[in-house]
Amino acid sequence: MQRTDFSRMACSIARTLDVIGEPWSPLVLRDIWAGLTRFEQLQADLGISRKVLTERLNHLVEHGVLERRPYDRRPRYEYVLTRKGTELVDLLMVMAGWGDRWLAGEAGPPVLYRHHACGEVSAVELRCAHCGEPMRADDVDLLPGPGAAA
Amino acid sequence: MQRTDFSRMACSIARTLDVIGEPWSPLVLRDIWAGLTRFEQLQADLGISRKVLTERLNHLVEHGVLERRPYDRRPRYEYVLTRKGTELVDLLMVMAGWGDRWLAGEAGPPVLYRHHACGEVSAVELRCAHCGEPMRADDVDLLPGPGAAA
DNA sequence: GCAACGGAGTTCCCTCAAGGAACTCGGACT
DNA sequence: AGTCCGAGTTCCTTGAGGGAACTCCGTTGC
Repeated sequence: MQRTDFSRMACSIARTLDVIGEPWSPLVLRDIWAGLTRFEQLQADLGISRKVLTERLNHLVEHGVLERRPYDRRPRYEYVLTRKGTELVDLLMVMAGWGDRWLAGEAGPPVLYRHHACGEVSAVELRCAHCGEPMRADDVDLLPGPGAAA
Repeated sequence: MQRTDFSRMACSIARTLDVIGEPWSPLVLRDIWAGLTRFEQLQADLGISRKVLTERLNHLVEHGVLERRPYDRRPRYEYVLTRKGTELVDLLMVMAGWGDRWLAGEAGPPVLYRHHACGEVSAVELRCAHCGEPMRADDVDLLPGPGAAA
């Protein structure tokens, strides 16, 4: 059965989780995106263990998602998003969108997103890169791709 | 692993992680989406510990992402995506898209997505729900929303 | 009627990672 | 020459994940 084949294959979801699937990693990226780029800022804002924060930052730098960059002649560093990392933040926006729709409750969303192009507070929507129509989970069929494992 | 409780943070990303942030959860959803809906199927495909699989399935059912439904007169159950769960799979498609772009390497993507509307193999793209233009991480400003903590 | 079967968990033990507090290091400022 | 501050590192405790064995319960075969 094809279905079984698909699911056994090497999987881009699993690979992505290898990069940001560990606890805290997405929140670290969120904070860096929001402008908290230094070790002490991240530790204070997240309340994460310093040990784990060190591990996460190293992991993200190793995977090319963050860049560690000195900002002083003293040994002081800040972490900035690479192109690869910025595209991961797209994923965070989709995550935030789902949380806003399903988990925000009475109070409403904690953060709003204003789109530069139109100046409006808005949300992301998933569309097909080919035809531009909405493209959601039930709008697609899965097919084995070239990188499918045997 | 996830020892710190993310659910009370005033952040839709953290709250979403509280639902699917634990290890394995996204892969469980992926498999169920792909049609592996039963305990034994999931366990065999993922190689996950039965104990952890039980925990994850219960957690996802509690959060309304999955529904546990009998499919036999014997005590046999399958897990199906709710509306809430299907919208989470949108997130998985974005995750897969990032993995395809940045991690697939020479071999190319392991899975392709054919869009029902146009019939083409394609990928998701993030657009503004308001103006329809692309909406990526660097195309937005963050503003405090009504649900922001004091 | 009784035994074997198979799916769906449950129990138990072991290991390893997260939490947390204290400690280190090194350049700069006074 | 002493202190400060950012950026980690070390060490101990605790609890979550891995894995194998065990249980439960309707059904089917004899």
